[in-house]
Amino acid sequence: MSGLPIYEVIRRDLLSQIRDGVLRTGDRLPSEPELAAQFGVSRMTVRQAIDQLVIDHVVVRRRGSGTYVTSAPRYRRLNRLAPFRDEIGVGDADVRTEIRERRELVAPPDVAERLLLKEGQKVVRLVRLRTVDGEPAALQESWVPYALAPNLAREDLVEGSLYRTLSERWGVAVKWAEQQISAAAATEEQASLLGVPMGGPLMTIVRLTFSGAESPVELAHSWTRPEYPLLTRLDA
Amino acid sequence: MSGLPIYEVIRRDLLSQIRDGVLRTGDRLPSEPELAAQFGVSRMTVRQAIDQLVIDHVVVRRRGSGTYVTSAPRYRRLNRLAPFRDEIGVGDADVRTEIRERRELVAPPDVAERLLLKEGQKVVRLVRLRTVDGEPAALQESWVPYALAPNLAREDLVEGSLYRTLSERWGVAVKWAEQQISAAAATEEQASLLGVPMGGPLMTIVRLTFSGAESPVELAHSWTRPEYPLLTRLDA
DNA sequence: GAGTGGTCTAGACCACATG
DNA sequence: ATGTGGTCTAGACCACTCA
Repeated sequence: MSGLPIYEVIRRDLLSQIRDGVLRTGDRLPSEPELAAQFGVSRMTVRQAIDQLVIDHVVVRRRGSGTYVTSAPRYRRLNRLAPFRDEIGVGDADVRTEIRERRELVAPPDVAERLLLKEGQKVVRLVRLRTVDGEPAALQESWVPYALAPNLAREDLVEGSLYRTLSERWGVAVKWAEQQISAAAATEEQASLLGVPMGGPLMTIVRLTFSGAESPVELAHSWTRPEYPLLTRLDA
Repeated sequence: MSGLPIYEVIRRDLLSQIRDGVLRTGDRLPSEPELAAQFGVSRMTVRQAIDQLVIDHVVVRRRGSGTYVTSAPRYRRLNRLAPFRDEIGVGDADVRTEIRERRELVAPPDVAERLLLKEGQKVVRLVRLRTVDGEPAALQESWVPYALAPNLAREDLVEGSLYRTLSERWGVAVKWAEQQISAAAATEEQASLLGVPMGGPLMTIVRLTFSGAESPVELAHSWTRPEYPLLTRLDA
């Protein structure tokens, strides 16, 4: 059963009403006092639920008017860690993962440093090629501390997802990440794997993922074809 | 004076204490009841102030322990609209703006569409080259509806900043933006302006900036040298 | 066990948008 | 004029951390 705070229950209820089409784009939510009455809670608790939806841009508040369901679902899942399928924004296309390499090795110095490992400690290196409808879309190289997921190099991934695997097999939940986004020219190997001309432009991301406040879980480099831009939303 | 809500005053006070080094990285803030007493407000109001600092990753809360100043100032200003200097993350380097073009014209169809303009309506096109310590770093092409800022093509920008100019001259405050980030090969013109090889990789951003909920203020394309990566932070 | 943040209540007054 | 969200109060109990 629950254990969930009430505002979280309310948040999920509202979210599922939106996802299920009970509340549609542009619709006004019931007013805060109204929701408070419906759920039998105080208005501050309702506000707490709505606060979360506002942070995720699912709804917007308009003072004096009401709270409305946001128009653009494509901007909802951004600035958040998300499964590759959502990140690349291809909707219901056929997304597959092809593992090109998976092995244990002693961490190279630069990798060890960013993962806060000591010299000589091992890591698992994982290289995945992601395809969309059969066409290569992105290449991902991940480094995970061996101590965190000892059998990672010998086990299959849960649905191609490293984060799901870490969570379900080793109870390591990813909490946040920092990213550096840039561009680079495709190397010969990248070009052939991704089906782009050698020297052609690729989006690059270097990501360091954390579980707790200070413990890195994964260092990842990725190269993505430029026709899959990253969508972001910025607030003032 | 003010008109500012109390929690905003408290937020700014705490922020300036952190910026000024009164509260340093890793320090614990006074407890919420303590702050409430200091500022003579209720605890919920203090929490509202701290909520904002948490969203911006300036502090973290630890249940049962306290609220602490975050370690990494470099991840604070992200996922937010920020001046070019902050966005490119060069600290106190010498950032300059060179205007390469500034003129009024009838909006091209694709620009008109994204700015929600009718056929035949005018826009101001602004092309800026940004340099860091004298070296070219980024090229920015902006399209602004003529009706929004009639004299933009004939007036100087406030410190090279389009957003500051729009705000100070025409009272148009930028509220949020959506971005598409990708990569592209430098054209011959871009290559010569940015000092990179023709065909070399550049980070590209297409940004649509809004003032109110539905009114676009600017469509911008930018090309940035890859040695200035974009920093982002993602939450789970 | 004392202190912290997490949650929640049942009110209140205000500024603002809309009919 | 009415209803909306924005702000704020003065409490309360809880789960958790840490000495």
